[in-house]
Amino acid sequence: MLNLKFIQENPELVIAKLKKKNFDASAIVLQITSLSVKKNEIQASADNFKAEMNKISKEVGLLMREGKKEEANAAKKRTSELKDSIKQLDEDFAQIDKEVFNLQVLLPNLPSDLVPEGRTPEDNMVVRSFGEIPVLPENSIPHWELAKKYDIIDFELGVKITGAGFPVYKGKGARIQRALISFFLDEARDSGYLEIQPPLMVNEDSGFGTGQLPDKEGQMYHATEDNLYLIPTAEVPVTNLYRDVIVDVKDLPIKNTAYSACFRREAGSYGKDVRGLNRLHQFDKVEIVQIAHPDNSYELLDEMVAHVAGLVEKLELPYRILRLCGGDMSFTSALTYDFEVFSAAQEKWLEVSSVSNFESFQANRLKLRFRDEATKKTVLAHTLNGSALALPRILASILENNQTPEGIRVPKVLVPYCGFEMID
RNA sequence: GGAGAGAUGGCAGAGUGGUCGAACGCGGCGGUCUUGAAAACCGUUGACCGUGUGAGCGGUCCGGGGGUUCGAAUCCCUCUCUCUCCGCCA
Repeated sequence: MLNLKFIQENPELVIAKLKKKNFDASAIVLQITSLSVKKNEIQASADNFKAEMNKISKEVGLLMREGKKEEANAAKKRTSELKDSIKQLDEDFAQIDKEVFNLQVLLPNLPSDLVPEGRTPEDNMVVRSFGEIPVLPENSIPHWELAKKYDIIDFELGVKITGAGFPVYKGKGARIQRALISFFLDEARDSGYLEIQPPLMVNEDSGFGTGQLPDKEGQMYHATEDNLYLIPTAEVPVTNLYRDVIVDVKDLPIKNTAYSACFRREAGSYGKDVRGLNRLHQFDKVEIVQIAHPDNSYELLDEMVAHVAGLVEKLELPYRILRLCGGDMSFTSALTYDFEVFSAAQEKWLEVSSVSNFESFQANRLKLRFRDEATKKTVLAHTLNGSALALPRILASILENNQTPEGIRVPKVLVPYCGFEMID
């Protein structure tokens, strides 16, 4: 959520910047600024009436104590009129305040100046490519067939007990999942992240805090009986740890990591994109989250990108890093780098990580602040997060890229975690 | 699931209709003392909105919402949440 004062003071800038996200904000911004003027006028007169009311109440109290009942009753007479005015003004204020808020949440985050122009994924900017695209042996097959061949992932069994998009991992399939999780968490810890094990369900306030609610309500599984949501990513609980908190500036940056299962309804997805491990309703992911000082949040974003790059390189997977264009960015992000690994048998790039700086967009919803040492005022912190990493597509490309006639070779770095070198 | 208790500032915890935004304590910050630190002592210490160049001024907030009253942390209604005991149970 953009800061209201900022919108009021920089309406043209907001409109201009959101153009890059292909979002025409002019009507909303205009409404917000004109409603805000009205809102302030209402508050000014309501505050005046309230001040008068408070004064009278105090006087009545004093007169009563002195036993001057007549005078007290005379003073009371003025109040009923004031009360009505106050009530009316408070109602008007609440109404207009809500209108402003409802408009405010419609505005996406402003893209950073680094964000390239563009509308579609084709317009994303490749900022780095790494590794050779492997040449696969004859008769190589996509990961869903490999999974069946070596009996490590059973998609049909998942359909039976739950539904499509809920695979069952078996034997070495289950073990390599566990290995990847441990590997990612250890790497994060080595980079200074504190490991968190968060709840997998969150309440409405948390959903709002990180921006899933109200707009993306349909993408989360909702346990209506208790009004809780299954998390789509550990970003939600881990970032919400700091909701309504004024953190100590000395503690910044705060670096947390968490493994969690992630649940996504993926309403609207279809076709070859959902084949095998490409898109699931439940998957595993290790997330990294930072709470940062605005002065260095972009340096920290680069640091996070470097961390993720290190992971993919250690797994010996060819990858590229994209800087997302305005049209392909999420609602809440100011700058996003996507990581894609090459899936050799499918012959396509698969997104395995998304690393973003949200600047103060989430923090404004979360009321996550720190106190500026010079001015002594509270300032919104910056929040950042990234997948480090999401498992399914990583596993898909490991399976496909490392297939040999003898079986699937496990990346060296994972062998100590797995306890085996080949899936065969 | 049954019964009861409770929700107050960063924490702990008073306050049951009128100078209460809220005592005391802890913590934090500043100072005295000290070579330095600790201890001790003194002082200070909530958030948000509006307004003003600023000092300031005004307003709101004692879990959420509503009500009674000239006046509510305090009384009434309602919702939510937490804790304790019993039952069930990984």
